[in-house]
Amino acid sequence: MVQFQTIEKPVGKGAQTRERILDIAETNVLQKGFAATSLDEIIFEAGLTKSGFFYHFRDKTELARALMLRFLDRDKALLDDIWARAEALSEDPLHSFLIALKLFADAMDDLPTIHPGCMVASVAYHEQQFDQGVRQLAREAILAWRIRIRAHLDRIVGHYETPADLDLDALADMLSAVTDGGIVLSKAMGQAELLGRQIRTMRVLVRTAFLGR
Amino acid sequence: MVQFQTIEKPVGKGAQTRERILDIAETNVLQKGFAATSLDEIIFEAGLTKSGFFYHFRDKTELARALMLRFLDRDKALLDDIWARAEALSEDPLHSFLIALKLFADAMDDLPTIHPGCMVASVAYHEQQFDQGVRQLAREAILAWRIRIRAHLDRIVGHYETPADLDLDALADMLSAVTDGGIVLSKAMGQAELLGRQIRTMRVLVRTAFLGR
DNA sequence: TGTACATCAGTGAACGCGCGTTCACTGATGTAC
DNA sequence: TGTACATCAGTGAACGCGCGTTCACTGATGTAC
Repeated sequence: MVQFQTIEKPVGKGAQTRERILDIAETNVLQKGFAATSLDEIIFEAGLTKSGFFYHFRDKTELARALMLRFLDRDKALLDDIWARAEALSEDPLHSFLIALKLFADAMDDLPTIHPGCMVASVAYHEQQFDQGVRQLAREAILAWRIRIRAHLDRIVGHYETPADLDLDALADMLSAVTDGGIVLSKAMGQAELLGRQIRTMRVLVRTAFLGR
Repeated sequence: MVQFQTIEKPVGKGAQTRERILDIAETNVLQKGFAATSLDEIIFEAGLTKSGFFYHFRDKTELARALMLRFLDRDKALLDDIWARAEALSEDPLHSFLIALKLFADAMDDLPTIHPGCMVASVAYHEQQFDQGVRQLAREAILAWRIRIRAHLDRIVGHYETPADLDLDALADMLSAVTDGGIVLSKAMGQAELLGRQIRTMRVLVRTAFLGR
């Protein structure tokens, strides 16, 4: 549910402008929602004219779709990166999972400002402003996390004693939930560190669930 | 972070209309955000004219303030109710806490539809659309939960062995985070039960943190 | 190498619609004497 | 009990501004022959 990673920068003048528009739009949408973000602001910040914007995007809806697609790419890249590093650091499934949670928490801390927010949460809170396709993309982002983490949890359960009433799919979803909720917490309180602390606390709870105190 | 409880209905024609406006506005704001909710829609649904609305609220900002104030009242009433019932059912601080989490999860399940969302999360995602006062109210809602739950956790820590690296303030905040995140999950996936499952999963994790498997 | 044409990446002006807000007015109910 | 006035809970019409969108046009770069 996070999107701050920089994938390779596009080349070509048009592609660069398009990316600049998306950067500005993302910041604004995460801060104030899609409806409250006017094209005028985006255009002004991008140093364009209105019709320059419409050269790159046929209408505001296409901007939303592009925003969500880009988010999904970055989200997946972050997930891949953290999980690869975690698996490299330990062969034990529980320990590599705990390492992944730590890496993820650290990544959240390293952001210079308060985490700008999550596109999925933003879409969830503005459902009917987006078309069917964008909402479907948000669902895919959540499912991608669930599937990957659930697979990891299954390996842990094979090696460690597990509380009988632990709902593994819900636990897999919990990283999304704690992240989105932690972002809300950080934004509302104006304290950037709250997000990382939420993820670390979840890590402690997961550890004790499988290892005991 | 929840606001579905019905406090006593106000009497008097004006107060009733005002409350009807707030009900409609709340539904709309939680569904699509404050900026995307037009006064025209609210007015139409309420069966009023535009100037009828402005008789009750000087401007749109005052509507936001009133929405948030009402939310805080209901939120506090729910918290009071659940905690009172939980404390009545067990004298042990850990068990009454686990009961409170269960009651809370059940309350979320009992909602006829997907939980409409949380005013605090909505404000967090639309910061600069609200004035200083409304953002302060959102902060107070989070603090109220933190303080109450933290006090309860302190009593548990006095009676039970506790993981040394458990961050108690973060754990207290976690109920807010998991609730807000669970709402996002439920809304995005279109599955009402995900919210309750998140809270129940948190309950299992808290139990194992203090009791072991 | 020069010319013709196509595509790229925009500009500038105009559009109509919906939004939040204002203002003068009104009919029903409540209160004082 | 009747009258005068005040307050409550609105109505109806008009306002100006900003928004997303369209359209005809343009100068720079790329490509074919």
